[in-house]
Amino acid sequence: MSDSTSMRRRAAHCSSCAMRHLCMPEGLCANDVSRLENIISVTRKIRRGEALFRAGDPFDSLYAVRSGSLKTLVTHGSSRDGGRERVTGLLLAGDALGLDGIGDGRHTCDAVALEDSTVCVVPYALFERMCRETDALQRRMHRMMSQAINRESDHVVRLGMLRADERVARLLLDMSARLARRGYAATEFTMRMTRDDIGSYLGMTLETVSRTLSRFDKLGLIEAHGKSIRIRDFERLRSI
Amino acid sequence: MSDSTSMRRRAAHCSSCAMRHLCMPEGLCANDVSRLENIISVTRKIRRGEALFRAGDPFDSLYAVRSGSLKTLVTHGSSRDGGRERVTGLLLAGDALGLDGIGDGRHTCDAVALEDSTVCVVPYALFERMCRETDALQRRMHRMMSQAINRESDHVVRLGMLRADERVARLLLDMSARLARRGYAATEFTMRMTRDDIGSYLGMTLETVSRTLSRFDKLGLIEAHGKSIRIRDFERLRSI
DNA sequence: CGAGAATTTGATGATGATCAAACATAGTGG
DNA sequence: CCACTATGTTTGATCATCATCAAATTCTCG
Repeated sequence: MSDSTSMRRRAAHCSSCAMRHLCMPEGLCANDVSRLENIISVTRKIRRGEALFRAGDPFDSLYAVRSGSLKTLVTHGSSRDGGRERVTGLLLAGDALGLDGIGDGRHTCDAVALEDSTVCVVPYALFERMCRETDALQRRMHRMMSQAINRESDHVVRLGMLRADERVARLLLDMSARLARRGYAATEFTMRMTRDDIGSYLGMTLETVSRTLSRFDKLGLIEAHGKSIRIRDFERLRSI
Repeated sequence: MSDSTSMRRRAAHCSSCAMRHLCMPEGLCANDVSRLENIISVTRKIRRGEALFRAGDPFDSLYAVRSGSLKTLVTHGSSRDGGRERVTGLLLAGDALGLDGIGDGRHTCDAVALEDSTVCVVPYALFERMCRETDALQRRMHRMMSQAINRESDHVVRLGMLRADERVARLLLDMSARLARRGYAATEFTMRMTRDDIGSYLGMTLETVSRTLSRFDKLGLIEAHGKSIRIRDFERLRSI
C-alpha cells in the first residue's frame, strides 16, 4: 500500500452506507449482518487522479464507493495510436467496482478517482465464502453482476446507435437519475469528468462534447458553467 | 412451450458438450458431476429466426448453446425511430446465455436463433442452490459473469474508438479465434448474421458493412462470397 | 499570482449515413 | 424441379455529422 492511500477500520461507517447498497442486507439475520460488517471493515482513501487499481493488478478485493467518484478505463494496446485510453465507466457513491477482476484473477481496467474519494474494501475470498453460506447474499451477488452486464449492454446500445447530442443528453439524464436515487439534487450537479473523459466515455471528441453542451445551453435545455450543470428542461432533453 | 420447440432429456449429450464449457467440472467430484448432469438434462431446439426468450419474459433458466448460434438484441424503445433494434451479442456453441435475466427476474433482451440450434436448459433455482453447495461451481459461475462483463466492455471500447473498417476487421478476427478455440477452422467460416445484423452489432449501416467487406476482398485480405468468409491475410487484417 | 491544464469556438475535411437502384439468393408453392 | 417472390446484398451518388487542426480564453491549483 503506498503512502498516498490509507487503510482504516470503520465497520460502523461502512455498514451505514456503501454496504447497504453493495450487499442489500434484506433477508440477512442479525448474525449474518454482523459477520458481513466484519468482512467489510476496511476503508481506503484515494486522492483525485490516483488509481485504486490498474489493469493487470492481481485481484483480491471488491470495492464499494463510499464517497466521491471514480472512472474506469482501459488502455487500448492498439494498432496505430499506440495506447489511447478509453473511459468505460463512471462510479458514484454506493456503486460496486472491481467485478472485472474475478474473471482471471487480474483486473482488466484501471480505476481512477475523479475527486478525493473513499471506498470500502471487500476481501473477495472472505466475501465469496460468505456468499456460499448465506443464500440471500449469494442471490444479491448474482443480481449485482447481472445488472452490471445489463448496464454495459445499455451503454453499447447508446454508443452504437445514437447521435452525439443524443448521447450527451442521455448522459446528463443518467447522472441526474443516479444522483436523485442517492438523495442528491437531480437538477444541479458537478460533472467531475473532464470534457476529454466524457468524450472518451461517449465515443466522441472533447470538442464535440463542448459544442454540444454549449448548444444545449443556448437552447435553454441546461445551464453549463464548466463542470457545473443545471438541467432546465428535462422533457426536451429526453425528447432529443 | 410452443409446438415449434421441443424439450428432451439428454443428460449424456449435455454433459459431453455445453456443460463442460458452462460449468467447467474441474474440481468437482464424481458425485457433484452427476448431480449437475441431473440439473442440466433438458435440451431445447430453436429454429432459425425463432426466439429462445424475449425481453420481458420471466427469467427461470440459463442456457448453454449446444449447436448452432444465436444473437441477442435489445429493442430500443426510443425517441423518434419508434423501436429500432440493436444486436448486442453473438453466441456460438459452448457460450452461456441468459445471465441478463438474473438482475430483475426478467430477461432484458431477446435471444434469436441465427440458424437451427439447440441449447441446454439450466434451471436457475436448482443451479443456484448447487452453486451454494459446491464451491468450485460457485467460483466458476462468478468467473463466467465477470468474463461476460469484460466482453461487453471490450465491445464498448471497439464501438467507441474504432473506425468502421477496424470494427469489421476485429469482428472477423474475433469470429476466427472463437471458432478455432472450439476446434473449427480458423480461416474459413460462415457468418450467420445478415449484413444488417452485423451493422447493428458494430454500430454502422449494412451498406458500410458490405462496402468494407468488398474492399477487404479487393485488397486480398479475405475472400467474401455472401455469408461465407475466408481469411487470407491475418497479419494485415490485424494491423488495420 | 502564474503556469499548465482544460475549455470554448471557428474553419475545414473525411468518414460514414442516407437515398436509390440493380442484382443475387433462398425459401415457397405449383 | 423450376419459376416466383421475399429477402438480402452490392454498388453508386450525395450529403450530414463529427473529427481534426488551430487559436483564443478561462480555470485550477501549487
